[in-house]
Amino acid sequence: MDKKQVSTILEEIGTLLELKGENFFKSRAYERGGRTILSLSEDISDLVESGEIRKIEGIGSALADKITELVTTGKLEYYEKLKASIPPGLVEMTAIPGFGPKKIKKVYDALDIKTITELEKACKEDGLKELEGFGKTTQRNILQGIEFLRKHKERHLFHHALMAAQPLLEAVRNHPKVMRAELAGSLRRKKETIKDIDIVASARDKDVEEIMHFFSTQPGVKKVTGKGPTKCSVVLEKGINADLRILPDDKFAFILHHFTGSAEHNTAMRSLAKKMGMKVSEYGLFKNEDELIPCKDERGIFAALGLSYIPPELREDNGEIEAAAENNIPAMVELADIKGILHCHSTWSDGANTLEEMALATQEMGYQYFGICDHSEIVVYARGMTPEQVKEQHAEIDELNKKFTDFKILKGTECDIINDGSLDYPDEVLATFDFVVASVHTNLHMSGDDAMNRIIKGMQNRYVDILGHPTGRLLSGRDGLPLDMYKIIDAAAEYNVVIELNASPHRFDIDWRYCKYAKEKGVLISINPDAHSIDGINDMEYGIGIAQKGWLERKNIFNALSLAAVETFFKRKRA
DNA sequence: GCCGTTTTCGGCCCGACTGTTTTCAGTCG
Repeated sequence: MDKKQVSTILEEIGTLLELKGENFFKSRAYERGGRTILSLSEDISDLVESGEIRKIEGIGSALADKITELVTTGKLEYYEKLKASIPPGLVEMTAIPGFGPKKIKKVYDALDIKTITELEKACKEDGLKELEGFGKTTQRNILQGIEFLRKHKERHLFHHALMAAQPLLEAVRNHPKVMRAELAGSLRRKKETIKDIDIVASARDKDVEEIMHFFSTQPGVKKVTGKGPTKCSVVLEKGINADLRILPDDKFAFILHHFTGSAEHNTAMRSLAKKMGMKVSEYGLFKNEDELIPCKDERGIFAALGLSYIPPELREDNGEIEAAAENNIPAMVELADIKGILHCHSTWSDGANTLEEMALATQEMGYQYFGICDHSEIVVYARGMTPEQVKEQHAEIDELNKKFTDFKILKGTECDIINDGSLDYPDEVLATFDFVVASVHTNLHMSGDDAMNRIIKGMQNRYVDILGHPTGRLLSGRDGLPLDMYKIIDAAAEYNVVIELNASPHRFDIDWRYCKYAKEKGVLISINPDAHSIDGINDMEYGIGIAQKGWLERKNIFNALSLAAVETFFKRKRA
């Protein structure tokens, strides 16, 4: 059992305990433990075996025993019993906004309501009114919450949210009475999916109302859902909620930090402040109860707490506070570090632009090389290429390359790893390419073991240079293969395979949560746009954001290497 | 359940909002 699974179970135990009405701090200890496990860089089995697991902050003897049982046996009796004692519908109810564990427990205990459907029926029949603390409004809110949940269960893709947010931010920023304005929330942290848009701004008190009105009448605003002295909430036509918060400029750093989050990062920051005899909130950093420590920007807040600056991408309570305390925040990779573009498609398979158009566009953007990777034969729906077509394409590439100086098209393929782990082209065809990206597009509902064997066998082929979008997931609604990514990374290290970070906002695969581990194992990550058109090459920027979230530096990125260096890698790999 | 240069017991992050109440519990970010 890997870190991710252990972590998920611990967090679920936390939720279940809350629903049981257990001590809040006990349930929080499990939730915290789950997050801690996920953020560890060491191998979980090693930690269990050596007993080091007990020395980790937040893991005491009870959690250590349970983690040990999970890792060594793959099961946990305590969890199984706990889960069996609580109807699964109650866990689902925790997603209803405004309806938390205490209320869920009350409704379950008093009325034996076990599912969202039963809850909905009871509210419609005014059946909760005799319970203490439940009135007409609460019932109406629950019904609205259920409706909201059904409509909005999907989060928004990063690029969709960003495109909706940018004009709003620009408008607010350009308002003459706005002093400073920034994006906050998960968008600023560059998370792969976004729940709502947060914008924070500063202005004089007397101008706030005017700015709020300006914000709520922007094009694209469909409905105003809330307006208070510091906050205005709207729903955009695309169905995304957007909040604007405004405070005086001396509070700007504090609201920006607070509303950037994450919630977990903020909790850890407040905990640290408290240990140092201070207090931090969206209204300021205070010592001696209520003495404000002025901070003109976020850097000042971190500095006052003895921390170096933590970029928003890292604020996930994933070790960033400890690193900042030791002045160890890495210099993350930037778009300017990238030397070449690998894994793109052309009209030879399912791309929209010709090979020449794609290559010229890449050259114009200032890159040294362009690796074309059209689909292999089995992906029929994407017009996968026959070996005969591959030969023709290679002839075209040879002709085009004669025209370039200081730029080269590399002959690549996105070759499918089929069900049994073999590749879609035989070795003698693979040998004709400069490099091979191997990935999965079919049969993504395999069991864990079969999926693992498929990918690892694929990586063992000496012609495979890069494992493309490892799980095959789509963020808008397909889970992809259930892989133990830690083991995949171990295998990549063993077989000297680069792992792709697919920069398409529909994929972002490998997930950023595993990048730190890859970094430690010395596995290089290639940030690839998987572009199906010239415009798709710009997805690189999104991929860079995800790489930053994964703590990756230039030296961890394969395509930050020069043309000569990547060609040497490819040649040595197959020799 | 975790943890300890105030503590091995008694704390554990902060503030706003809401709905239900006459002072507060529950929820959220």
